[in-house]
Amino acid sequence: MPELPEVEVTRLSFADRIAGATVTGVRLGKPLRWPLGLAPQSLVGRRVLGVRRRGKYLLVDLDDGLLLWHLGMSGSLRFSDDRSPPLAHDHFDLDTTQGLLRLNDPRRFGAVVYAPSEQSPEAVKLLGHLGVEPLNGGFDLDTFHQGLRKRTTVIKQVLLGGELVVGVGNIYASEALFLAGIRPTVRAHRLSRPRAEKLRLAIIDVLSRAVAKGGSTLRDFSSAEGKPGYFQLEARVYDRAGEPCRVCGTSIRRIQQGQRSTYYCPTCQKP
DNA sequence: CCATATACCTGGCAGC
DNA sequence: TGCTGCCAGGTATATG
Repeated sequence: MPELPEVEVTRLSFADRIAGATVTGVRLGKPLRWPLGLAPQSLVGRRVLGVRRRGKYLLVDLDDGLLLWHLGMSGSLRFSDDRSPPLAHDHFDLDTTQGLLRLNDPRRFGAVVYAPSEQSPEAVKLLGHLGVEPLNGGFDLDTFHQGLRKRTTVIKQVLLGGELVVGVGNIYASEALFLAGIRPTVRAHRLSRPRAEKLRLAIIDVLSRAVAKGGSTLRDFSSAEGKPGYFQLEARVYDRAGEPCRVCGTSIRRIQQGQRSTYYCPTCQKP
């Protein structure tokens, strides 16, 4: 589910409502990817200052430390006054004076990790290597192109890696490369500056539009208010293998890269 | 250091 | 129906 747009849509759907709340209880379900890192009950009484996003992580700032939330492949959050008993895949509850923040994650690749501060080893281990945010105005061509020139890996893998720019996952990597007219198999260091610029703009464009559409709901994503996204209806290539390209009519192709599916139009996207 | 493979886990779906 | 195999939005870690 969750690439940058889905994580940002999630954040926007509950950040204002939880800000200022006091933690009243914590419940853990089955183990997630990583342990919380402190005794759950020690969070009780702390105040929630706000919610930020870094790449695909949500940072819930507390008056003492912060919680890093990652949605993995199948996670979604809900924030509401509904305190019904947890369902089978509800694996983390943060109860507060202003609502219950509940993580549902069938595959359990997600995590909630406590860190004393953003500079602490716990936080740096997860966030330290991340590249620039694409939607903050700090995603500049010079740095991006310089980074591409240092990598011989295929461009699709560089985008997924998140060390140059964060937030682009499997859906939006295929979509951005289509918009930029670049084959996913091109080696990063071979991209000219003009093509790097087309790609930079395509990434910003596709991620922004996806946030505006509420993200992509392929099977079960929804915001913390329970609303689905609609960007999947605008996908140009993702999950469209064998269907005609919306621009030129050529059959969309699916290939494997790094054990993941990649989709592209062999006519619109040049080697 | 670099590039690629593996591991984690559950559920949905196509095909038989 | 029920079984099997494949596929799925991520990423730290192991391996070559």
